[in-house]
Amino acid sequence: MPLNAPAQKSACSSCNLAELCLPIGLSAEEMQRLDELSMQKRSFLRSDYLYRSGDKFRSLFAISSGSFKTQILHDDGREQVTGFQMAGEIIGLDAISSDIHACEAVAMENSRVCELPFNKLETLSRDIPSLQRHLHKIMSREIVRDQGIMLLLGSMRAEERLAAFLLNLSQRYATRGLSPTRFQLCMSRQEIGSYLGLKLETISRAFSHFQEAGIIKVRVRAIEIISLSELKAGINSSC
Amino acid sequence: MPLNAPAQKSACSSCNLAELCLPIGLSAEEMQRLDELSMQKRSFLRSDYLYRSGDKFRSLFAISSGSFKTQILHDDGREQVTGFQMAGEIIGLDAISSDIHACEAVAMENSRVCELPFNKLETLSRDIPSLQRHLHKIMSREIVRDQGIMLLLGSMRAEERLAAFLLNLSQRYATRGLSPTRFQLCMSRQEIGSYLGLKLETISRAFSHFQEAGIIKVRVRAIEIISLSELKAGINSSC
DNA sequence: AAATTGCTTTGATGTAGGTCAAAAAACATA
DNA sequence: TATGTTTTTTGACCTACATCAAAGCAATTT
Repeated sequence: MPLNAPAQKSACSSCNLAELCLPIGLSAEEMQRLDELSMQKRSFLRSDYLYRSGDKFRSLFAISSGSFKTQILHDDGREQVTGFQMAGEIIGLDAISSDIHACEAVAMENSRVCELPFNKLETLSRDIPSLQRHLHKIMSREIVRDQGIMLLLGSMRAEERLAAFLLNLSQRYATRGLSPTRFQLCMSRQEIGSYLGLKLETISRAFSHFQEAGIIKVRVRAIEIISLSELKAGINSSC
Repeated sequence: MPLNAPAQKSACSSCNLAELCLPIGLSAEEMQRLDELSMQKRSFLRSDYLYRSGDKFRSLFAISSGSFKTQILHDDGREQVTGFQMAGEIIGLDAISSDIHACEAVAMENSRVCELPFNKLETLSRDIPSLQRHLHKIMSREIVRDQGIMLLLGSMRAEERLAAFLLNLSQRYATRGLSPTRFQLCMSRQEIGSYLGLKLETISRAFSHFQEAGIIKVRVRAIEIISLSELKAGINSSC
């Protein structure tokens, strides 16, 4: 728990992310009851840990602003990024199964999160069917996402993977009202590579190649997608 | 829905898989209420579909006997196996998020499943906290499993992947009271390869190599693990 | 402004696993 | 027992990506 994490009361009912986040589909009255979970908003600086592998599980976390990466640590020191999460997304779902966090979550930039004590969330979702259903959907969506990555890792070549990654980011930025074609990466080549099962040099070369082909413009971490359609085409092309 | 799938009433309370399956941790009385979901047991022949990609989602399925594979179909014809499921395991969780099945489930051998209508399951789990908790754990476990496969696909070499796969099977057979060291594979080299992100020839060579090294005995689909510890060691060895 | 530090890019070379092809088993059907 | 079909094994060769190495940049500190 970083020192610089002042807790403060927060309210879903007045959060501008409510459309994306846990309260989807709740009535005003139900949303107030969600507020009563007495969720706290905490701040994190870049590279602070939200939780570590092995930590006791108590809460899920809704990212309020900023972004996190989750990663698994292998016994032998290898580590692999399992996801990059942004505002409105819920993390910590993997810990429900064993009451212990199986991976760790690290802030990629200065960020804020709402803590959602899981016991209280379960109790409340017994009372509010639409919350129950939504919680199930969130968990199921994570399963679908993970299976998409399995497909990517198991059957796509390097440039297809990077294209899929960029399109996924693009789509998520769009959902948040940001530009789908111009954005700043908050992760290094190394982290992208870890996520995509590739080495950082391969990521760098793929970026350069996309740029030479006129599909994107890259200046280090600043990305501009020039042709979304060519990027999409790149995912299916077997060459 | 195959023609040869006579539906018949089944009861968790008298099922010998209850220890592994959905009813874990329920009292006798609670288990009876689960029986009232009026779940039906259906039979499937090898290569019958339990559900197909795109089907409307209505139910989860508990495998009562036999085994299934789940696979995603890529747009371009590529398909990838996302898992092999055996008795006591629950499938269909990926469909909750969108109410449409995202992948398809195919029987690997003659099998039986209990159908669990999801609406009823949700209703019941609002009444029975331990069922609610267990359902959450099952979903979370699937997330952890998928992330384990991401790690495997993203950072292990061919023989490490196959070793991990065999150990996983071994462990699951053991849980079911079967031999952890002698078993019959119910999937082809091709299917194993698809699951592990490798080609069938690579799987075949890895089997042969393990056999030459005296770690296992293979006769086509009959496997005997001679040294579980060497197999385990193989996962971490970088060579 | 110089120095330190941590990314990123690019090139040269190596290799694990893919691809192609053919033979050998296993299995199924008659 | 013969016969066709599918799966598995094995070999020879190829390629996409990894590895190794060096240089270029950007950000931070002194």
